[in-house]
Amino acid sequence: MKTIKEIESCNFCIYRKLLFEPLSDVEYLLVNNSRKEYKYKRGEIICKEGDPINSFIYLRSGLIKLYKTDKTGKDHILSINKPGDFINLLSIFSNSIYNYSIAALEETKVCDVELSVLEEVIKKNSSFTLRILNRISTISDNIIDSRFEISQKQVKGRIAYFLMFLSKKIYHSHEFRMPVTRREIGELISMTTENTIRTLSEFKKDGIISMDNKTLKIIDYKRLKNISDMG
Amino acid sequence: MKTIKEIESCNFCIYRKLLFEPLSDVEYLLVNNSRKEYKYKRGEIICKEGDPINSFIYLRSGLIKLYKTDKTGKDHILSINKPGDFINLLSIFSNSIYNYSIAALEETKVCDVELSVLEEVIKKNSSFTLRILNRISTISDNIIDSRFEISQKQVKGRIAYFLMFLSKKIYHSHEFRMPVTRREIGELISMTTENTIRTLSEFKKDGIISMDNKTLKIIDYKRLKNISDMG
DNA sequence: TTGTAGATATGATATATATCATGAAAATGA
DNA sequence: TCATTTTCATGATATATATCATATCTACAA
Repeated sequence: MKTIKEIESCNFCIYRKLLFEPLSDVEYLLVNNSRKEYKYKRGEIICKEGDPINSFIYLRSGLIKLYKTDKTGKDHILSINKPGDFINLLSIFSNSIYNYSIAALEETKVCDVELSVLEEVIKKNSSFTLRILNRISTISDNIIDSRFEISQKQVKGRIAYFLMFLSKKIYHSHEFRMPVTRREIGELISMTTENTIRTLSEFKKDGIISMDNKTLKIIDYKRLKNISDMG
Repeated sequence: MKTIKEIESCNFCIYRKLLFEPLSDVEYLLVNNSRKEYKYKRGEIICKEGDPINSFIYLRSGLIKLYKTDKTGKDHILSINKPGDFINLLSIFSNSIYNYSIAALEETKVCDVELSVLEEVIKKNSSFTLRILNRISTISDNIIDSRFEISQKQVKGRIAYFLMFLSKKIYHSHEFRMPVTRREIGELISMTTENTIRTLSEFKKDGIISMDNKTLKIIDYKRLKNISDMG
């Protein structure tokens, strides 16, 4: 993790509009003065299950995974999030410690605002609070929904669902660089690494996708969607 | 569903302390004037996936299940909740419609406060709002946590986990009347009805539990806990 | 450059769980 | 009350997925 010295202007940041729009100039200055920026490389842990929650953090750029580690040491990924998703809002008001970990999947920039400052603003500005309420609900809704979807499908359906997720929600393209390992895919869709690899190979053999090193291309989108929908 | 005419006094209600304590007399009156009470019998649906969310509802007494129905018509239970859990806070701020259903598992009384009134109070009273934030986070944290736990165990561990949940979180006793059918247990722990029945029979045969009609008694608590922990 | 750890790959086998079938018991409703 | 539906129960079989084993490929550090 690296602290970024020259803090970028907020005026160009999507969060300015997405979340902080209802703030008055004074309130905004308050947030901005407490604000720190950090940069993480792929694999670096942004926060760890059990750590105290001292600040409200949000992604400026990059990609992260939200995961929990079980007693055998195996990781289970709850969700993959992009800028625009508020990664630690989830436990921020129910717990004083994280009950999941967050790690960077690629070079990721993060903004950090002290929790006390956030609470101060919440107390003052109710329309900001309503936005926070909305964001919290949305994150958890999304996690619950996607776990629900995944739990009903079997391997092929799960892999297809995940590829569709990357294509539609993250990269907005049929071709992208796979941001996670096969093992991580398995940790997300609750399958073993071997089965994940096997299924991807099968999709390739069947001409549904092509894989060249880390680059994945969806060739037969319709068929992939069908596999995802049918389970 | 039955509308209750003589509305019970709030002074004896646990919610008065749990959630509404920070309200001023005026604010409290506002909530209370909008408040309606409903009574549901076992099996009755309190709200249905897709219904518009018009009010904030909370359990006064009884037990409910929160569930989603998949495209094949099969239900999947997300959680079982008791008074003190806020059942529809989850989507209240992220969606205008429910994305899950709620049904009564036993005779259940519910209070209903118009959403517009809730928002009005949120705008006025920030310490009330912080409570709401806390409750929302807690519900979703609990759902995510329990799904996480269940997904790692296999049948026996899941059943044991569920029995421990009923014993510890709902009835605070080693003996209770089973509030759900075997089928519903299966819908909650993501198992078939047959396997659920089989496993419960096995627990009985092994002297871990006893079952007499609907009454379930945990005989060997230590062993049950061990099965739940070991998965 | 070479060595090593991790990622990808694929086959054989084991196993947990689903599915199908059938019947008894209990609950529900007319 | 009886009839019908639902729940509970248990066995046999099928199947999806995990596990184990082994090999190649890739990335990265010494």
